[in-house]
Amino acid sequence: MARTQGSHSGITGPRIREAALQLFAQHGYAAVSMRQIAKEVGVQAGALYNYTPDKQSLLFRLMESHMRELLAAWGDLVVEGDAAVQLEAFVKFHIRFHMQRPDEVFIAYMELRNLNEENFAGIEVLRRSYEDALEQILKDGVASGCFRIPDTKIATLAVIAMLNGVMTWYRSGGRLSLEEVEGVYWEMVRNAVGA
Amino acid sequence: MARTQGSHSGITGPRIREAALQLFAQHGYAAVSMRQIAKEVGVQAGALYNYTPDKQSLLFRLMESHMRELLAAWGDLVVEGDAAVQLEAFVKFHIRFHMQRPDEVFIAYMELRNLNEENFAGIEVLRRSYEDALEQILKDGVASGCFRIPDTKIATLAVIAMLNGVMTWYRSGGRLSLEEVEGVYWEMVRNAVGA
DNA sequence: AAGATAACTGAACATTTGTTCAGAAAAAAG
DNA sequence: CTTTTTTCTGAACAAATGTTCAGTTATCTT
Repeated sequence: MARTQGSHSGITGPRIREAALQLFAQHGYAAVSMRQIAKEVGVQAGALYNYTPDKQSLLFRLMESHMRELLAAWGDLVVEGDAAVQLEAFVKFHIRFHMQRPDEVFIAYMELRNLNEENFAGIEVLRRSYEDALEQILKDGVASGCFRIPDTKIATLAVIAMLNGVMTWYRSGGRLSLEEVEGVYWEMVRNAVGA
Repeated sequence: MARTQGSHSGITGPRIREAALQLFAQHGYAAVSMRQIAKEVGVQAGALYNYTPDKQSLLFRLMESHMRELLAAWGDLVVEGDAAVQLEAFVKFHIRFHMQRPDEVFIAYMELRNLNEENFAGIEVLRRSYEDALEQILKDGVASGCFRIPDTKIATLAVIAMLNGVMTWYRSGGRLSLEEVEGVYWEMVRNAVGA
């Protein structure tokens, strides 16, 4: 037999990405085979190559689209107010956005070393762009006397690292609601930047 | 030919661990083959099995000894003073210790999912133990009115996540010295806990 | 209904994987 | 020097890897 009933490109493509996303996040890119992905989709391994030129591209596209969505979502969120208000918005946006996409986040931060040189450079540009958005807020806050920060570059990375920490332990349905988590982290960040 | 000149158990064992450490950190456990490790040591793949029962144990032992050294080093550091003094000591100890072992740290936080169930549980116990040490300081600080923290459990994880962030960007010989980095992070942590 | 196209199978490919083991050679012991 | 022990080689194993492709079938077009 060959083509199965109900097979369709418009549905198989997304399902492949979903399966790859989940499996990469759970076991790691290198530990997941194309056959495992295919099995999850309910298809033979060869069929995957109608949707991706190779395994590497599968990973890269997942990471790239995630980073682009992140930047686009933050870009859409126009915030009026001083640096403190903007920082609060950033903190809560970051936590909320990332908690809605645990698998994508995990991959974006763990599988960088499995990208080839060219793809790695592409993702780094996007990531840098996101970090710059936060650093600009911190710089504005320092300039306006709103924040007291010894080093905005370090503070940028420290804040993002701290916020990303939430992904390692938060399970929705846990002790705290998303709003409470946002609040707790915002308070810690606010203190950390001296606002 | 078989046994080569100058071959010795006392020297090959550590070299295998060093090679595995460096390669696992650079490319990831799943992406590194036993033959690559052997090549780095200058030996055939079969020889590795005189020193480890299998690849999994190689990873586990690296992680386990790192966690035990971490706990032992913190245990040896007796700190006299209130919660703020102890927290400062912890922050600076954590940064210094981890910066001296970038590869071990990377593996300990990235390769957990490549441990089998039993080994994973073993490492988790050790990690929890380290987190508890920090949380105890935070609890003491809250009890004595030294810190203002909404949730010591979250704060513990947030502080560790923030400190671990330094490993992702710091290169020795960079813009800041180790002492300066310690100082910057300590100030941010001090603010974050309201001290 | 007939033909064209798109989607998938199933087998095959060359490599690479972790691991085992008989045998060889160096080192240590006598 | 001779024997024993330790340490390693080199080949082999079955299984798994990413990828290709000729052929088969469902779906779409006319």
